Amino acid sequence: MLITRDFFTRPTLEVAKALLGKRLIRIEENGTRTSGLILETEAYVGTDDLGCHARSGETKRNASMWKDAGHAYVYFTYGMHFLLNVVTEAEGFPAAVLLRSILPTEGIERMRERRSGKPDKLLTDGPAKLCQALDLELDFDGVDLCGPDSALFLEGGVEIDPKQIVTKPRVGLFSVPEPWKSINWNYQVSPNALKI
DNA sequence: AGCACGATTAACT
DNA sequence: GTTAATCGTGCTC
Repeated sequence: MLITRDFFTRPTLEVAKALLGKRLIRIEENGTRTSGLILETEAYVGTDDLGCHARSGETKRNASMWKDAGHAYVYFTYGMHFLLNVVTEAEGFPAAVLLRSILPTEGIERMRERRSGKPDKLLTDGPAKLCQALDLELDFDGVDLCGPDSALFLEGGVEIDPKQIVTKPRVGLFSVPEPWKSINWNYQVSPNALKI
């Protein structure tokens, strides 16, 4: 089932938690599918959040954060990496959920190719790694993830017991002032939850 | 115009 | 554990 816009038009922390276990799907022009279950997310909320790119106002780079919920915000960082976010909340309010890790479920061969033969465990266990595995670059910035023909979208995946969700401070915010640096807006599926 | 640094990763000691 | 890679952005001069 395609996840529709109303799912994303909610408080960002709620969406960040609800995205755990959902399926992220990428369909290439030749029809090849690659997908995975979301294991880790992070919330970035508004201009007051000093860890959020929206803190300095709207620019060409971060403009997608102001879009209506359910669009992608993809940006380039560290001179070499792309990171994928899902825009949340009302249009005009800049907020998004960063997808930090997925569990590959489809197209693993294709991911291995794009990740230059890295061990399976390392294919999509980081925000820039999953973008590389799914071939997501700047051309996906601003695309609607809720459209019927989108090359990138989300579906219902597996149910995650709220007890299996671990919260931590967001990663990589070294020079961000408190409380934003330490606030627990990183959400992860406990490693135990998906072991069969 | 110059500079410090980033929502990271991979390679190396 | 440490560090190079690599460049756009935002802040200071």
